[in-house]
Amino acid sequence: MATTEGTPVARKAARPSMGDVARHAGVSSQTVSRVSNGHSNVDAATRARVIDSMRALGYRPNSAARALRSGRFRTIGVIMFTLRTFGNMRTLDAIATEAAHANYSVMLIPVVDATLEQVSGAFSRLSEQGVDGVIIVFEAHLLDNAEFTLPPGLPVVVIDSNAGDEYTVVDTDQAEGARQATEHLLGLGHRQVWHIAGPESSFSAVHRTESWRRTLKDAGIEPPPVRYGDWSTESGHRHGLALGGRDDVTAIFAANDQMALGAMRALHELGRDVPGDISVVGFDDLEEAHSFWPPLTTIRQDFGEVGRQAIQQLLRKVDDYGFDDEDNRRVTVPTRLIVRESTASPRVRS
Amino acid sequence: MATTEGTPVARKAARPSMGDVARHAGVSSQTVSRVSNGHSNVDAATRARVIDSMRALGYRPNSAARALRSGRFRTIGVIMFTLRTFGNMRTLDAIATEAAHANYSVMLIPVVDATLEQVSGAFSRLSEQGVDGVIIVFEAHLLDNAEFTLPPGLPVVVIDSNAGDEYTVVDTDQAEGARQATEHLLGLGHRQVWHIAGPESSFSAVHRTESWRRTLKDAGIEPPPVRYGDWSTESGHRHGLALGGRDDVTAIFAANDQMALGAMRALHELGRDVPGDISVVGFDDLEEAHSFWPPLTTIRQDFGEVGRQAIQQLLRKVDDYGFDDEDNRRVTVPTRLIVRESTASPRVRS
DNA sequence: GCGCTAAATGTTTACGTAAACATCGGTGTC
DNA sequence: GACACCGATGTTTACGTAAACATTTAGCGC
Repeated sequence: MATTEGTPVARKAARPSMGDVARHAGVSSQTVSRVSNGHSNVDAATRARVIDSMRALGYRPNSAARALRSGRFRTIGVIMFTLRTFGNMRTLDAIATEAAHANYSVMLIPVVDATLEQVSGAFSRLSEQGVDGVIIVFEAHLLDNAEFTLPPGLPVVVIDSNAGDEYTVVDTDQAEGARQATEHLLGLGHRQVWHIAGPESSFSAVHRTESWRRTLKDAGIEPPPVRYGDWSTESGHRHGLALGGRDDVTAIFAANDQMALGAMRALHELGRDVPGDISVVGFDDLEEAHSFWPPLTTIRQDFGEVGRQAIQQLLRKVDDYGFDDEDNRRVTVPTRLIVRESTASPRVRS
Repeated sequence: MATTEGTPVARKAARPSMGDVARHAGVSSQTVSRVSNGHSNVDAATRARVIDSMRALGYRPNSAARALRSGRFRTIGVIMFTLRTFGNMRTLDAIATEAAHANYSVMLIPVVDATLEQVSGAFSRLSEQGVDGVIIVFEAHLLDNAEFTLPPGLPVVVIDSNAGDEYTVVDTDQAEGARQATEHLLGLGHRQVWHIAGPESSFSAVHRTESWRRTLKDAGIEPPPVRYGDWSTESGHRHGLALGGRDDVTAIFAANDQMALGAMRALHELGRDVPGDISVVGFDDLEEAHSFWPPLTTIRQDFGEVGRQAIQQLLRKVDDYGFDDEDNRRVTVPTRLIVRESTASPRVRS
């Protein structure tokens, strides 16, 4: 039968290579390479001819061959613990956008849970896939664990952690944000500020808590016990119920907007007025925060700037490769207090 | 000076190649390749020796060389219009996780805005970086535009659109969700359901709107004019103010949770009780929706399942490559009504 | 023990690119 | 006018892997 011999059914036409373009344009493949990489030492007429041939043949450089030859992938890896937080999503967005500007692609490596195998798996997958550098977005005390190591010589930037001098770190100025929140409440006349903290395993949470404590102490106030949540609205709700039941509580600083939201729901349920009875400040400035009821006073993080800085720092390292490798910096991105309607001066006690 | 000659400062040790491992283990590099790829025809003792050598030398396969040789990258590209929506983030999370299970990496290509150049840029970046297939998460009417084309022969799965038979499409069952929302409100005794729709440029929005309209008609009710929003809380707020000012409005179905949130804020501002005066239903089931005030009745989308299905469909195509290429399916993921406290039977008119 | 088969392993080659080196005119210098 | 130089282009080679083919060895039937 005719069908059993000859070409397999509709095999895809082989992608044209440099050689094909070179033949079509009547030049050597090296000249095509030079045009492809934008080298200057090609005659204008030749360049035009080569470009025409590329168009005609639909030539696309083969990234694998290019990477094999040049050792550069034009790709950066991003390791994230979760894509489920607003902050990470925004950061990723900024990273991807900024990387695209620099003509880099982003390879996303999720870490489903924070077990060692998972993290190690992410690293090995990373080092097998080709990347020129890595941005790690997670709590970096895991990095201190000696059980796994990053591929040596791979530039790394860490976001959102307190990793030491071994890495370049980019982070929101957690301390400044917590201070702004606390001072805002004190400035309104509150005598005490309660704090719903993030989990102790989170460095950003710890930084916020420490800064809240310090701000109170600097104002001559003895900080009340910290109430630890887990970032969820549910934990905010739980602490909101507890705090709302006491009439010595007039101001709450929650370490993120979700917990602030949960706390406000609890206060509503208890019939307490926000901000009449109790003021609430969040942290993050979620998209929705201005539509919470009441609209939430909060600390805005500039996630976009964090992502941009991370890429810039990383590409600096990638370009300096093998040289200057020890120049690790700490980049801090400022926060901003956004005053809405969940905060007010405390009602004068009758 | 001594430093001007000799080796450059601390040049990174070259990564070991198969040849190095082969020499170390006393076998040929081809045997190393066989071990590396898990082929069966290697003696157990030899395999063990090779694996030891790999460990000893810290061998990692070079993905560029592997891709060059085999034509497979073990990478899939994801093109997204925005990472700023809850749904896309969740979908991306699921895609990345599922891909990792199948030992694929995910290359993220953001499209900053929906201009043709942007989209074309994303495609060309994609075809230059090596990917075995693509998942496109955006409104696919752009795909109908002839100005750009996907690299021919590249398997594609489209999420969240009504692309035609040329692509495999995975999507939430928008129609079912809108019907569930509308029927829930009718079932509570409301005589009319108003709709705050998503933008007309969004297919999922259009599907929800159409299904809402059909459900009302099927119940013998003439649908009121559609109020178009843009997914933002702000637009929900605007329509909420308008609808809340009329006393013939008792039930609102918003096409996403953000708009529902905005609408509820408007109703609060107008002094209308939710759900006493007006019931509100959203769509998506945001993480925070159960902590809105009141907790929001909404339609839960299973973004995780959408992502999983997309990967499965795509990998099926990748594996079938060049064969069976025309087998495009439409996979629909069911929704679920989550009843909370923003809906109730209408108050009996006095 | 001969020839056969199959399993284990080795050898050769090509994938597409870009660096390194080679060549070839033309130009300016003395 | 001989020579050095430079810019444009061509030629050769190596990157690390895996497919295709070649070789060796052991086991087995008769």
